[in-house]
Amino acid sequence: MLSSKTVDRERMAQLCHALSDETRLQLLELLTDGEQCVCDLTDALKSSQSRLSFHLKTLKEAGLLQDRREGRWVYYSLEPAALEELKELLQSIKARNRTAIRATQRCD
Amino acid sequence: MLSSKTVDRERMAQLCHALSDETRLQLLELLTDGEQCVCDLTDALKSSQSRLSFHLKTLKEAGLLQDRREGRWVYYSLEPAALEELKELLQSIKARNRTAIRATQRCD
DNA sequence: CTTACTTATCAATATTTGTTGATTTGAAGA
DNA sequence: TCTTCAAATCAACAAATATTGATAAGTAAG
Repeated sequence: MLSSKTVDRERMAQLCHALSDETRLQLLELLTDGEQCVCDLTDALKSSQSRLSFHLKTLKEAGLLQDRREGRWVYYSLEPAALEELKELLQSIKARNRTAIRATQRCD
Repeated sequence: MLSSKTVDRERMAQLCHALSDETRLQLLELLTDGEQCVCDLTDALKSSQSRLSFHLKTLKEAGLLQDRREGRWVYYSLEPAALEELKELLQSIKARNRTAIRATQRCD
């Protein structure tokens, strides 16, 4: 059996990994202005298509983005629930900390 | 001049990178019970000293942990302000998103 | 059907990150 | 001082991630 703590940890690592790269954070920032197609994003970041495709995939697999095809174009947009999810995971660490017995242990 | 957005992005990437590894998340969880020395952590995680030393350093450099030497031992503890900082960075992305003009652009 | 256009995928390579075992540093006690 | 113990650092290696350029897949239009 896999404890829920383990699952949370795995999920948290996945979310944080997706957010640990400056290019990906820039993509998220651009998408806060609303959904955009890949060609707009490559223009904005002056970056190659395949490179952004890779990062967009990483963000999408972490649940941070949605995509939608419309004709030739694929539009990406934020999935704000994932940011909320991370906030809650952070909160759960903080909450644990607040209630922890702060017994200062010694090793001697 | 470096925009504050760039700085935030760098900082956010650093924090998220530190939190993107399951071993490091486990260390944080252990430390929610209060400060612990490295030997306790190696016992708990059944992991080598140099391996944990590496991960503890990563967490400390991201500002997520403090350390304190006491005789032969070094005690690590959480720095909850860093978790709060990340929550705020997340919040700022979400806030931007909420107020964004959601004009659906077309590429044609 | 052919061409052009947008995006995804792939293989090769480069770069970054993590692990291991050995050594070093620093503190305490004999 | 010499020894022991805890932790940090280092060098060598392994594994994971990212980048690049080329190709493939999907769509639309002539």
